[in-house]
Amino acid sequence: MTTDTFKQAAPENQGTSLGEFVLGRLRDSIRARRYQPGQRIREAEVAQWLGVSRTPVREAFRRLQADGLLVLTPWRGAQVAELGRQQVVELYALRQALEGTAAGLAAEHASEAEVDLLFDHIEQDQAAQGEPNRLAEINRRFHEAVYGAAHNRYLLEALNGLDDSLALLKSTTYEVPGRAEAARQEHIGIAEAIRRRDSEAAEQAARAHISTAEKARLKLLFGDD
Amino acid sequence: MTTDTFKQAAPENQGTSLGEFVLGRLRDSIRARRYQPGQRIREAEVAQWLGVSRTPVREAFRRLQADGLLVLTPWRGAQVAELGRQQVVELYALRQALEGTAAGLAAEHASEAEVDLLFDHIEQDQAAQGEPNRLAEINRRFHEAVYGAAHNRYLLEALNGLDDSLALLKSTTYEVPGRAEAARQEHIGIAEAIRRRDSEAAEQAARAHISTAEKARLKLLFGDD
DNA sequence: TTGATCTCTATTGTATACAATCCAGCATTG
DNA sequence: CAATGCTGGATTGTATACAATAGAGATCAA
Repeated sequence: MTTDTFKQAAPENQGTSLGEFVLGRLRDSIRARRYQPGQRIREAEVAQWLGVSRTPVREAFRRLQADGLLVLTPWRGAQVAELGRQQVVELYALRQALEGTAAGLAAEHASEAEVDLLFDHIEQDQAAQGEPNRLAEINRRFHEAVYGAAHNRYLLEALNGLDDSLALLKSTTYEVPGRAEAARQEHIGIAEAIRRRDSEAAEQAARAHISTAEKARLKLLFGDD
Repeated sequence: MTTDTFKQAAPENQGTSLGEFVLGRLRDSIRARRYQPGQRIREAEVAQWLGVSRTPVREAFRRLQADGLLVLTPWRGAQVAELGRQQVVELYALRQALEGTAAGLAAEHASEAEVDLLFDHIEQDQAAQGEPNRLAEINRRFHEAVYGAAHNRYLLEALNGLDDSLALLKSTTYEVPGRAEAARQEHIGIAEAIRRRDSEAAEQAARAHISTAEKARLKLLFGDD
């Protein structure tokens, strides 16, 4: 069985290589917190788990390192990145700028369909009250819809990377009482500004949204007041 | 000669692996336009050039792909990324936002020494009038000094990645007559706003600076008016 | 001549063997 | 007993063999 694993192990081998496959599985696992921050990940262990050799695993490791999800120290291997308080603050500072920019650009460039999509997500959101994990997922979709509506591939990539990094943090801010409803209102504000094609207002609304999310997050993680 | 290349081929093997070494050399080569956009790069060719096996070369390729400098198509290998007009526009849009943010944060967080450094670079700039390539290099240093003064590692990383991507474009905007002097004035405006700790002004000055740079670039590349 | 198909070579994707390094645990010594 | 140096096993870094694929050129029929 030299290379039949090539085809067997990756059920959805849709046009991509094994390296891509491993990358996806690892990214998902980190997002789902199956691998926790700080935890060491051994190449051989992943290789055995996914039924491939170490080579594609190493490829995936390098790309996850580039995304900041893994910390690779020479001869010591990989561990899932850990975020300290300062890093969380810096991450949110950047995210505030990028989300603001995305919302502003979305107000300028979004198609009708893309605007409608935003409001669709807000409705789905209302239907999921009381389920933090589901809310977090829908929230992510809403934000991704904004990113897409901005029509800037580099901005999109940067924001997706940032979201991945934030997934390293334990739990979601939707566990804070009242945060879900507040977030919903803020989303509405952003979406309406985009529909009005009011770029300035959209940017400000998005920045404010991230700012309050940051406060909730810091309180949750470090007990800030 | 199984693995003695490990030590021979990489003269400055300072604590890093061969993969890192190859990554650096390739990045430099792309920046220096030794490899031109669109050009195909073969693994074996690089491996032979640097006296290593294909394995570390592949590692470097993956990371350059993550940075957007290389485009890897399965079974077809790597080519240096090419930027079309739309991509240049999107790149500058993001850069405007990030540079603005960096300048604003620098106004808040820069130390005295970091502010002095900015003005040092401006002086060096004056001494290099008439040498486009040298001016471009000093310009890069000035901007990196701003990035550093912002004290946000994610922002720093994002901006450095963006600069790498812009290095894919042929020639520098300093070849446009009068651009050098204009850029110098704009740099002074940014630096002074930072020294005054005027975050808002610094952000606006930086955004304006990138905006005029973009115009010069588009004119140079596509003959825009 | 032209068009399609086929083969064959060049190149990438993957697996694996081996070298280099780190680290935990133990022995040794003061 | 504490500190230090050594040793073996575990793990990563690198090289290389082999499989899979794409693309260019040749072959052949119309």
